[in-house]
Amino acid sequence: MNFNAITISDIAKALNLSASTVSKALSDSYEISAKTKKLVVDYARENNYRPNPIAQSLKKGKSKSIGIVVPTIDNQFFSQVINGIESVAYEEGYNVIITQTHESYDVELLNINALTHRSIDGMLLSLSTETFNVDHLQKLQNQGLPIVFFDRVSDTINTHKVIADNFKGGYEATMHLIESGFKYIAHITSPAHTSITRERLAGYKKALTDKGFNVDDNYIKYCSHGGKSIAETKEAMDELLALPVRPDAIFAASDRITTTVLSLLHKSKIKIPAEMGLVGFNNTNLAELLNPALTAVHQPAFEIGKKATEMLLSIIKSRYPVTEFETVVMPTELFIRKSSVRD
Amino acid sequence: MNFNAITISDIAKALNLSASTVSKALSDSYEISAKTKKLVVDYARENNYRPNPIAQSLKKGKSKSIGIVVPTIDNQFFSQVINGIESVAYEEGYNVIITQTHESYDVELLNINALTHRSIDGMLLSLSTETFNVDHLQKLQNQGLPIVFFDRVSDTINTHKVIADNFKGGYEATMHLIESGFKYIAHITSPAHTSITRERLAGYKKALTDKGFNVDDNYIKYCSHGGKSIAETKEAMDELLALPVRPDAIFAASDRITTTVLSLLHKSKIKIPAEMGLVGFNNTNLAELLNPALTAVHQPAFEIGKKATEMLLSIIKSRYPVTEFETVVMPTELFIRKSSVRD
DNA sequence: ATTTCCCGCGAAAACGATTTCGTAGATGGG
DNA sequence: CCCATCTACGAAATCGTTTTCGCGGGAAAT
Repeated sequence: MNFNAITISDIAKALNLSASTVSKALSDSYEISAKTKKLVVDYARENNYRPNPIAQSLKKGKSKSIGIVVPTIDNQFFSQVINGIESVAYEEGYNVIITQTHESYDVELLNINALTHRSIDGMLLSLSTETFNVDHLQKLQNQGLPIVFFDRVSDTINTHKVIADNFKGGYEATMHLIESGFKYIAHITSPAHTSITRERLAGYKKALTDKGFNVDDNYIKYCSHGGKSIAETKEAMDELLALPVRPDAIFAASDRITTTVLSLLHKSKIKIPAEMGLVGFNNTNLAELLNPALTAVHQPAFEIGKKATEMLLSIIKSRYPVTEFETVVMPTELFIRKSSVRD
Repeated sequence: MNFNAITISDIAKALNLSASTVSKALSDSYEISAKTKKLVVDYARENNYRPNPIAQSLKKGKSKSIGIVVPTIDNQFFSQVINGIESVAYEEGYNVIITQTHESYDVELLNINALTHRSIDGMLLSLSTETFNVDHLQKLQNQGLPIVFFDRVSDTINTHKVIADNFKGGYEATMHLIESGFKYIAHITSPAHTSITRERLAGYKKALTDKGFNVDDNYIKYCSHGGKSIAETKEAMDELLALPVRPDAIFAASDRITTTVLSLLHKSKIKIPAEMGLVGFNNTNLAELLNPALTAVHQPAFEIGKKATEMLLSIIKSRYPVTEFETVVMPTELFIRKSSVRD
């Protein structure tokens, strides 16, 4: 608990004042004389007084903590997002409670439930791939819990959202593959219902049609858990490789899918980019060092976390109910490296 | 704050009981009759009652949260450790507050201070590379704050500690390089005063002497911030490459140093392992996919986090002061890949 | 029939801070 | 000189829970 524990009433006793006077003096109330204020403030400083945050929370009905719900933190994208979240939250005196869904709807429910019962002032979340239904979140929002989505957002809930420019990312990645001379470009992605999938897929399709290519659904594969298991990615790959006309490039739509695809290609001894071009949505800082160096759409993960937190705090601190919401789209950046460029 | 807010006195009013009776009924006190208990418990369940954790904290003097201090979370080793910490903490109803020092002693002080004032029940930490003095931590421990160290531990503070078998890791890594035919094996590591550096260095030296090699201090380079900046690693590399007899292999002592070294070797067009063998302490799951595949000493990061948390909770939950402390050493594993094996 | 005992429950204090309201004493105006 | 008005502070309630203590009433003991 609070070590260095000196309380308001300790100060009151020491100075022969009442607790209320001390409290008011510390909050610079107009009711207290300058002399008394100085007395109290000086004593408090000398004795390293810090208000007990738990007592304050109880009284004020604010916990000064925000809940985070992400699929997993052991992933460069999300750990960078969390880094951004923390940078803002800590600065503002909030602490964060991080929970992981591991892409499970049930776990997501449990976590959200646990968070609300742990007295949070607001929630930041990125939906799990299994989540279709967001009624529970809608209910929480209706009850007044500030919520901000990032990355995998909900369409139906009206609140602030922060996402990368997934459409543009998908478009540029695909366009780049086409311009590098690849003809049969496959796409491996997360479940069709998630926001990031739809947007990246739309970018992929637009690039193809813009260049006069057909969109062939056989070249689009979905991993129902966003590549959480290697098996689902392997199945997608196997199907692609068994196609009558084998793809000569793959656009992988997420961190984990990308690295798993790379790994599977290694295992199959398929040469990259000679036999198969590869572009991924990926935030690893090791992209340059991979074999081959990986062409990747990079998301401004830190900034996404930062922005989402700023928006959440703005709702939390707002005196009147917030009804005007905004969706911030942050630019992605395509880093072109060897995996997509034939010599 | 707590949404679904129904309180004990709401229940009391609804059932025509007193708050104390309800509280006791819910905690299954012997003072309450079975009939009343059932009445209360049923009503509570039906109305989805959850005790307000903040009120409980205030009353019980326990916050049910633990503080974490790590250099950074944007690092596979630490994010895996945190994953392990969370897996235990969440299970036991604790939430964790994560802070990052970014290898700065001053920030570490600030974070520790903030954490103690935020009412934590215990602290898990891995020291920053800048930290020589741990008086502040000793003071906190003396005041009764349970502390458990992991990874970078303090020698002077007597408490539970969880570390990887750094000596063995260093020994095996070096031994492997020797047995692969490398003759001039350099070591790039963190500052000499940190526990991990000393232990890994000792393993390195022991392997050399066991095989009849001389230990040459010119081949040992320290990065004063553990490789946080590329510059310090580059400086170490440059010095090594300028040596009269250039090393033909490098044993890098940490996650970040390892990947930076790999990157620098790429930039210098030095062939691995032909011109330079490389082994790192590294927890990335991409090791296999790097160019070349990276030989690495892998630490059981998740288990380290798990074990450290279990130990911390055992102190927190102990009724009497704990005076017998233990240092748990977890096995490392050497994964041999291309970067250290000449064809 | 009286005393003793225990069961089952309620009243109240406590955790530490905030906030509303009341009031003693100083000040000012008429 | 008296009443109104401030000024500066204290008492007490409050947030939601836990815990100590006390007590009414019924059962058992004498």
